[in-house]
Amino acid sequence: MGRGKIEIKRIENSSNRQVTYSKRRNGIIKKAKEITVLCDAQVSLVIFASSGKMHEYCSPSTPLIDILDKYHKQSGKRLWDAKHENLSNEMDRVKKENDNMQIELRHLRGEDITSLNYKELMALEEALENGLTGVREKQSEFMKMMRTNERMMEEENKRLNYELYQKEMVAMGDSVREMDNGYNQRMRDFNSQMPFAFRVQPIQPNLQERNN
Amino acid sequence: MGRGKIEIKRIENSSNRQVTYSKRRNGIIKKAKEITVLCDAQVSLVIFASSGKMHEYCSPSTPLIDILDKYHKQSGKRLWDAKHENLSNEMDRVKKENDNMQIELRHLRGEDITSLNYKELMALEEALENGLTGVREKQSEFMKMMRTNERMMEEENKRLNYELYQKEMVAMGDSVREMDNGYNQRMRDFNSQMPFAFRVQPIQPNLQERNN
DNA sequence: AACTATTCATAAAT
DNA sequence: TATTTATGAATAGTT
Repeated sequence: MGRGKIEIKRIENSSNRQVTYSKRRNGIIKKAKEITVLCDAQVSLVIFASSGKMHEYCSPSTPLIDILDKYHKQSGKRLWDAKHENLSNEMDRVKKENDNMQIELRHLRGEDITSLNYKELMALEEALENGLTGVREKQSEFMKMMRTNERMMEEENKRLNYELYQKEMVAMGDSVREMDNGYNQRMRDFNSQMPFAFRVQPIQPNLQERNN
Repeated sequence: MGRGKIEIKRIENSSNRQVTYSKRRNGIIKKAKEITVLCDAQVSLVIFASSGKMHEYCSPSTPLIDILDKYHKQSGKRLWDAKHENLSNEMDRVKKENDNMQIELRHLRGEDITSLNYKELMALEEALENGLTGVREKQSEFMKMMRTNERMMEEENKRLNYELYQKEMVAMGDSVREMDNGYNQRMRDFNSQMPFAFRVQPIQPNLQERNN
């Protein structure tokens, strides 16, 4: 196409080369646009002149990055650095792990267990029972600790009251009967501030009934 | 160019579109090669057909990654920085989710519950109990199904045995007493092949003891 | 940059 | 799907 056939080899005349470059570059970009429209294709075209000047075409409503992403996936060639690649792999791994945990959690909540076979159900039951055992052991530890603490506080309280009783005896010379009343009053105030559960013996009825 | 002028708009006929696509794609790639040689240019061309199939051309001895690097520098567009950042954020999010699930799972298994307060322990207990309830419901469904199935098989068996009994009676004219022995022997064989749990009534003792 | 003779690309037919 | 062919498009060389 042109006034004569040309050989496809580097055009040595620099200005001719420059002219041909801009003509052909426009031609290619036009063709790229056309194939995009005619054939529903996605095109990414980047051209650098020998001068270093850049021209690009990218099919509309498809950012270059998306095209390169697809390129990346299909060609298997690593366009971006290893860092990205690692991150991407890690992402896949973590997401998979996530899914598995999600499923496990749902099963432990008794959801989505229709698909499980009997053996799996039994395993699940055992896991739940173990968990429950652990939790209840912890709870009973809690209770023991609290009861111990309560007893200690009670004794400390008695001791303090006694000290106070003695101090008041010495300081004011009041009657023994009146101090005793004061002690009882203080004990009543103290107990009324304790939550019910921490004062009464059978705290977790379930613990006793179910664990035997 | 061709047997007639065409309008530049999507070719609706799918097979025409496919043919045009491959012709024009070859055309563009040829042009790209030519401009590369003639004008000393660097070209990166990636084309995706609507089918998703990819073709590419990249000027020789200049990897796509280099071209994109130059593109990156010249256009100022950060092609994969944003992508990387997104991925990184997503990663953090997913990892956090992962950690939370891991903790929840460990708690449900009765591990690492030392740090929980009493209220959390109670909630955990409830979750485990709910899960257990669900699992046991499912198990009892299983049992019902199996028992039904067993009953059906038993009856079918009886029926088959009876048929056999009758057939043998007619065919051989043997004594009734001998046939009866044969029937009993067959039933014993049948039962001995069934797993214990599927034959005996109180299959899951836990189910009865704990759910009331 | 515009023109134009010529080659090239390709739409339609086979 | 590949080849052929008539025709429009692209462009090399010219102005």
